[in-house]
Amino acid sequence: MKEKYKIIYEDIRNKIFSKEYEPNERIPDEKTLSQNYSCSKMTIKRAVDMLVLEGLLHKRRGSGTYVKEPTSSNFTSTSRHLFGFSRSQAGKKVSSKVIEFLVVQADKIITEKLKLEDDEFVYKIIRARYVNERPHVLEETYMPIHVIPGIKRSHVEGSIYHYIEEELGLTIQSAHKTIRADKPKKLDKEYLLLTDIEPVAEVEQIVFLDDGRIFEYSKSRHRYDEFKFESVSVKL
Amino acid sequence: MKEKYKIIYEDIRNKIFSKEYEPNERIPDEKTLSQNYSCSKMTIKRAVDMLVLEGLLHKRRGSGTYVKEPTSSNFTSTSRHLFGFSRSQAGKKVSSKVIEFLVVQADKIITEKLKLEDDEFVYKIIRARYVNERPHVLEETYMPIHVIPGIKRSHVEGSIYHYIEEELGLTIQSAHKTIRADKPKKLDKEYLLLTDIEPVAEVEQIVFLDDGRIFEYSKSRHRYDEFKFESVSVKL
DNA sequence: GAGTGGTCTAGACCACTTC
DNA sequence: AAGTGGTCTAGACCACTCT
Repeated sequence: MKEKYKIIYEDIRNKIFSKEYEPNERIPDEKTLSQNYSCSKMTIKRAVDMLVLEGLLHKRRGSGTYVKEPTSSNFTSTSRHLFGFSRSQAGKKVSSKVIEFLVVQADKIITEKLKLEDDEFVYKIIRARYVNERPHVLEETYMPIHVIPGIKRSHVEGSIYHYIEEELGLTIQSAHKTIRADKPKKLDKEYLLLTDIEPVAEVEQIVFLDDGRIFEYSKSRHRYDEFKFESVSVKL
Repeated sequence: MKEKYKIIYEDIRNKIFSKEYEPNERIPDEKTLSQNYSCSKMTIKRAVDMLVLEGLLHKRRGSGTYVKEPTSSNFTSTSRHLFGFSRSQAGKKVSSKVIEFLVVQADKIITEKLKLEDDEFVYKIIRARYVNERPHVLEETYMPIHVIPGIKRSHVEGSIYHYIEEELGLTIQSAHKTIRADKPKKLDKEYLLLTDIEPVAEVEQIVFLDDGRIFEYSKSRHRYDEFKFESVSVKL
C-alpha cells in the first residue's frame, strides 16, 4: 500500500469514519485536496471516486463532494465481498465439519462452470460451517486439482483460502456471484437444523485467479436468519 | 454519450459480445488501442477498467488484457441493478396491483431509513407486480412527499421511476441494497400465491438522488423461484 | 463570474512478465 | 531487453451550480 491514491483513499475514509468529515458535510474541493496531499487533481479524483463507488461520498458537479449519511450498507460492511467465509466472520469463532472431501471426475455442469476440458478431476468438498458453535452455512465446493493441487484434509477443516493465498501464493482476482432464496433440501435441514418452513439463501459463486483461471465453483446455502448480502450500485 | 471513454467502452464491449474479441483472447495493448482510437493511454485505461469492473475483461500486469469466458453473471445481465422493476423486465408484460396507496406520518424506522426530520409525511405504497400475469414480487415503498411530490394513482399503477425521472426530471444516483431469504408472511402468501414452505427473497433498498437526498426506502419480497441477484466483485 | 467537478492529453517513470 | 499495464503529473478546456 504505497500508492498515493490508496493512501489518500484510506485517509479520507478514516476522516469519514472518525467524523472529522461529518455526514452531509462538504469535503474540501479537489484543488485544495491536491494541494494538501501534494498531488495532482487526477490522483485526488481517483481516491474520491473509489469512495463514491463504495457509497461513502457523492459528488455534484458544480457544487462539491459530500459525505453520505450512514446506512446499513455502507458503514457496517467492509464492502469487499470477495473473500471466503472465515474472513467475513473475523473475530468470531469459526469451525467446520467436513461432510465430503474427495476427488471426482467433473460432470457436465462442473466442467461447464469451471471451464474445464473434458474428463478432468476436481476436488469435491462439502462442509458445514459454524460460528460460535451455531450452524451458519453448508458449502459445496469444486476446485480443479491441476489449479489448486495438494489440498489436504487439514486445509479443508480450516481455511482453504488461506492455503491458496498464503501457501500456494496465488492471488484471487474476482468473483461472480448469484444469490437466490430456496426451500431447504434434506442436507440443509440436517446440517443447518432447519425445518421445512425455514428457507436458505443460496450463493452460487465462480472465483477467478489473477491470471484469469477459474479455481472455484461453489454453492453456499446459508440459514435464512444468519445471512444478508449488501451491495451498493452507483450510476456511472 | 459523447465522452470519449464511454464511446471506447461501448465499442470494446460490443467487440466482446460480437466475439470479435473472443473468450481468452488477448486484446490489443493499451498503446495500440490509444493509437487506434486516437486518444491518450489514460482514456483507454479508463474504458478498459470499466469493463474489468463489469467482469468482462481481466488484466495481468506485464502480460496483457484478456477477455473472460462468459459466466451467467457477466454476459446475461446488464450488470446495472440500479433501476426499478419495470426496467429490469424489459420486453416482458409487467402489470401491477395497488394494494395500498396513502400518505402517512413516518414512523421511527422510516424516519431513520429516509433520514427525515421528525413527523414528516411519506407516501406508503404496497404493490404486487406481475410478469406475464404471473406474480413476481410484493413491494412496500416509502417516499417523502417533499422530495417526490405529486405521485398519482396512475403513476403507482405504472412505473413510479418513470414519473420521477421523466416527469420530475430528477436523476437517480445510487442504491444501497441488502438481500436476504425469509419465510413467507401472510401478505406474501396471499399475493405471491405461496405456501408456507415456499420462501421469498427480500431486497431492502435505500435509493439516492444525485443531490444526495434519499427518495426511497423499500422492501421488495420476491417469489423464490422468480428471483436472482447477480454481482461481480473485483479486487482493487 | 467564481467555483466546482469532468474529461482529456502527452509524457515520465515504475513494476512486472516474457507476449 | 522488450513489452505490457500501473501510477502520477501539470495543465488545458468543458459543464455545471450558485458556496
